[in-house]
Amino acid sequence: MHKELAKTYDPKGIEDRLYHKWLEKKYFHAQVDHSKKPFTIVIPPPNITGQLHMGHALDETMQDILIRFKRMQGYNALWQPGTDHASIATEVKIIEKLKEEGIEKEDLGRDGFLERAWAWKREYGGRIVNQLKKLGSSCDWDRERFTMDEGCNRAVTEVFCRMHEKGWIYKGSRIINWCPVCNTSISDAEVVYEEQAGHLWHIKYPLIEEDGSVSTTEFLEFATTRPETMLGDTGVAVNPDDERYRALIGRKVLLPIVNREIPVVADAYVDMEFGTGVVKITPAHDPNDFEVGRRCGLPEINILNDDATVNENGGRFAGLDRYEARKQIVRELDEMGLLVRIEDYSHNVGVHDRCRTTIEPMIKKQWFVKMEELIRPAVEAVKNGEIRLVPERMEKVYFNWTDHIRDWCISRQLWWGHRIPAYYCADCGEVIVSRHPVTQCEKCGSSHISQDEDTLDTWFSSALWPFSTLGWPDQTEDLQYFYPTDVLVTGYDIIFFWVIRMIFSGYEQMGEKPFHTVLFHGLIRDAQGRKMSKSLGNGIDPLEIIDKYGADALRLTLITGNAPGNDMRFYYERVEANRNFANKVWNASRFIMMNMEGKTLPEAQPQDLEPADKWILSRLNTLIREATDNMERFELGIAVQKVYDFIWDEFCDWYIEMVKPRLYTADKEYSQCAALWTLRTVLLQALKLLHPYMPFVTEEIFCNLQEAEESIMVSPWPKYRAEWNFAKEERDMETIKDAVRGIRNIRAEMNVAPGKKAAIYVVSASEEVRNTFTEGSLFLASLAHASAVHVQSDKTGIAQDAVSVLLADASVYIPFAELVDIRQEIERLEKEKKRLQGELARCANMLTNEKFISKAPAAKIEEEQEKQKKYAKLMEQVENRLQQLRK
RNA sequence: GGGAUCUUAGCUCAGCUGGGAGAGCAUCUGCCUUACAAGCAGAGGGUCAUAGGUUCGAGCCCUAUAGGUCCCACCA
Repeated sequence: MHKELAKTYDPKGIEDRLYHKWLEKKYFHAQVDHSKKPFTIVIPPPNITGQLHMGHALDETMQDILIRFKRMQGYNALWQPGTDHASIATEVKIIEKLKEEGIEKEDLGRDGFLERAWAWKREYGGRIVNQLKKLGSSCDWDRERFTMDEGCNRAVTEVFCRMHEKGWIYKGSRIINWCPVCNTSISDAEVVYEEQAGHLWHIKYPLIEEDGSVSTTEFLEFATTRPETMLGDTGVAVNPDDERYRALIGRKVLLPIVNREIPVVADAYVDMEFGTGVVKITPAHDPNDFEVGRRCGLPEINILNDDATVNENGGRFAGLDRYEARKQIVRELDEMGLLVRIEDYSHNVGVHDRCRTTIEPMIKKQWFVKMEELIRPAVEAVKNGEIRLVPERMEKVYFNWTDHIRDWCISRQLWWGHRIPAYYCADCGEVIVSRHPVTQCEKCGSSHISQDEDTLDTWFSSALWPFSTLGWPDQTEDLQYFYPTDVLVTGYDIIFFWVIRMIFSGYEQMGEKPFHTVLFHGLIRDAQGRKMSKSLGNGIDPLEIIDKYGADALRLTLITGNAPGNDMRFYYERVEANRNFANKVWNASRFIMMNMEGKTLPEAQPQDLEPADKWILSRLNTLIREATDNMERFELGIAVQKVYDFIWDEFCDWYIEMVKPRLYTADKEYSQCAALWTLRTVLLQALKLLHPYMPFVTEEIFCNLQEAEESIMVSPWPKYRAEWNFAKEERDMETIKDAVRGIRNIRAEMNVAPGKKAAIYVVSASEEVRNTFTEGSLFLASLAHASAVHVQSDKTGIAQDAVSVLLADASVYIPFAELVDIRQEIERLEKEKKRLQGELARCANMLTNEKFISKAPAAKIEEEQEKQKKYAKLMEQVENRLQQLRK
């Protein structure tokens, strides 16, 4: 009945076919079912502008692993998918596209622009979703959401209004970060700092004498990195404790060029140690100066237009770009003799994380979220363990942010996004925040009402994602059943943007945490350790990798060889190695299927199982327990590494090789049947353990291997079984493996051709050991290239010059026809003796140490004693053998 | 300036609560053995950054130092 399987596993075609099957069968779909426990993950919604990159691939893979694992464990597993409107990123992209057509955003007007934006979303918004599918992501696509769909819009409006009613959202004039290219304010979290080589311009302003004349001898000198901001200077500050300037406080200086008299003020912000201890104050264009200005009552003069050109307050510099104005101002100051010197200076400049434009601090009226109280439950939750961050060290990053939190600027001067639900009355100035469109002023009755032009920060809507996607603000059944969700998987880079904001939003709106665990992963870097970026052109396209090696190989590569939260480098060699593993699994399965061909396979009787069968079952049992434990603890890489090692080393390289002779000889049908049953059983269980990591190849094999169940992804997760625990067989098999390894080792060392076989003699005084070897003699012969295996209690009939493999409880002799160089043999044994002496010394060292005996745990002492016994036995063997050979 | 993290085999990295150093790749040797050459068998290769300390015992815990990476703050 089994299909003819290809010799190498080719994921092409198979992956798409299986994914369609899963979709058709609705395996990904979850709905409320009170007989099952829910397990929920909400996807970090990728931007609709996005193309799948390695970061997504890692993120999605981890989530898919957890979801598939929990689904198999019997949970009602929901992976809630969706996409983010990504206000700035999308708007920028659309503007670019319009530019190609020669259209400016303003030409279209707000409505026209939004029409284009939606069209764009319809065209490209699904691209990333389709790419996620290529990875095998088992999202419930029936529930796909968008941060600007109707439900999310309602949630956003509701939250805005609620928080406004509470007084936690307010509009105020503050200094904000302005991006002159994107033409919008941005939050502090969106500003990144870049070290830039710049200059420090040392400038002096002349003091105004008591009589009102300008001093030609007295100046206040200071330095600035942005000379053009002098146009907006409204003061000069010194430290109140600074003896040098104390007398000048309250006096005035003349602001050159502008010819404005500005006061010398005192503020503790000024560092006496730095420079001259004098700072020019530009309240409208520097956050610190803003604070000083407010404290000292200085006027705020905005000198810049939104595009960072100088405005009318800059007098004759009006219209110039900020950098051009800088040049001219410096030149003029120099000509006036007020430029003291120019110093090279490297400093950090704030740039917009999206477009890398140097941000300009400006005073603007913006909407803010008051953070002080909002953040409290979010801090508490992580402190008391209600929300766990994995790895734990991320807590420090988290608290570092919450401890220094500032109010969140949420308004953006963009069109693509959630428009702020605030309305202004043109007649009486009333501000109305409302859940519904307002057309008439509730105070004066005027109908001259206009809505706030601004939209909200993208993260405002994504902060609500864990509950807005489940139906909130309605109290839906889904919401009650699936909320709080379980695990959030994301990169540590958006902990501030998103994770914290979801947590406080969850507590504030739902009165409950959004998830109990946050699982962080690192960044994927290129082979040189550099960040993958467009500008470097070093990005590796996951889709290309999938195309070439298969999604399974990619998934395994992203998950292994990396500690939680650490960055990882991406190597093609590793993908290749994992592709090879998929092929290995494929071929092991092919082998088993070929051997089952045409056989009906009854459940094996326990008495028919041979030691090798019991050994592999027992090992599988341990694997099931350990891998499951690791996965419960989110140690995904460790878990799959164990499965990998089990399948490749223990199952393929040992067990399959051990049973081959049984499969090829038909004389003992019950034994063959037991072997086949064990092969199939172990493979099926191992495939299940592997399935969350490599969903495609495991499903393909599973379906070929048996017909009872239609999919591995909805089959039950393996359970530890007491009846599969065979401690004795595990020990025995290790002994035989040691013997085989020893024999192979010697043969390799002696350059014995594999085809050249020799009888081997196993000698042991212990009947139990002899039985073990007798039972295993069939495979022992094939694994050790033996023509025959003789098991006996003494050395009768064994040639004196046979090569020996000495074990603790047995010795194996291989008499080769040719004369073996006895001198060489003695040398080998001497080496072994030396090693054993070392081991014995180490044991003795510990065991004769009174402090060790009195302080070490009993189990450890016993372990060492066991080792000592074993080594002593081996030593005895080696010495006896040496004695014989020397005769 | 504050903090995190790393330094383990030639390369890239694992190493869970302290109890005899591991993997993949690379290298070398031998094998097309009827599942797999994307494979099998074997081998070589590490004073676990340095210096102290705690401990019966340290790659793991503590302190300091050096170097790398990153985050936060952003003093003009």
